[in-house]
Amino acid sequence: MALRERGRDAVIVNADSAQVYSDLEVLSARPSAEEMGSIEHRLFGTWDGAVACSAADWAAAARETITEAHQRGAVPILVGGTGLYLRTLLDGIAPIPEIDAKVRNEVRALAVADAFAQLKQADPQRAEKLAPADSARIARALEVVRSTGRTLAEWQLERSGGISDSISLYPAIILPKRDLLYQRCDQRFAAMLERGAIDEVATLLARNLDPALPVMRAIGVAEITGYLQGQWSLDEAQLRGSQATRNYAKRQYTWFRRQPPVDWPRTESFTPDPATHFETLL
RNA sequence: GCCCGGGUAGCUCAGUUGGUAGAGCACAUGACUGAAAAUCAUGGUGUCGGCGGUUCGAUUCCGUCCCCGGGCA
Repeated sequence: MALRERGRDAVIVNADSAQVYSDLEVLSARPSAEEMGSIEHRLFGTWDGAVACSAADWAAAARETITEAHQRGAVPILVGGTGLYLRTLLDGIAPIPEIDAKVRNEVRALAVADAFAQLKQADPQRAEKLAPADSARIARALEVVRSTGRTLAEWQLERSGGISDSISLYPAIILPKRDLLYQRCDQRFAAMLERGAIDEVATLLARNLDPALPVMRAIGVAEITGYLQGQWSLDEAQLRGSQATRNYAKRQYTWFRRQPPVDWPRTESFTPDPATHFETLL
């Protein structure tokens, strides 16, 4: 559309950790075919829900997509709200090898308290920095020492794969007013229910995937599952889904307000004017 | 009208054998190095329904009134 008329092609590259899964079209608010129009979109619905996409997996794919776009003179536009994904792409990440599947399963089967106790032995330095209830980080730290024989801190002395030094970045962070943000969250989840989110979850459940997989943890899956299994009403599912969306939006807001460099421009507008931010690129 | 059960944080509730009260959720703020739409941290003054009484002291006991729910008429 407007982007096209300027002369250079744009490629929209997804940077959202839920929109990467093909199973989550409605529930991740993935753009529809009409919305995509003739603009090229990449990394939307690319992963099958049975496969977990890590920050490093996504960053590698994004790097490739961006390189390819540059080679043909197109302008890649990263869109999405997963801060860790963007950070990994731009700044790189510690080159930790793949974790042994057996180690991973064992670690994740532990109760947090046990995992924390074991981490104190295996990597006291990391344990010191973590809250005893921080299950995700405790499990990660533990599986890294166990599987690689080196601690997280040792690995993190090095970072690789970042592209920020080799590209020109024009960032724009959207930080809407809180009341408007929450209104949008409510509208968004209601719209998902109208557009087939219930069928989508029913189809997903029929796959019988591991409940720990990222697809299964997307906002709305648990809330709608409760409705489908008769645990609560549709109204209740909607309330819970709206609430979960708001909670997530706040976490995302805090990340983008605090984590990126201070010189990245912030705006309150939900729909920043492309001319302001991208005119020079296209 | 009578009987029973309730009225405590924005919501759902716990509790105080009388010394003015606490959980979960919400909300706010923050952290964030490989499943991040994940995971976690910090933050609790509220006429303890109103009014009176007893008491050194009442949210707690007594009386009375109001409101909600259920039952009986």
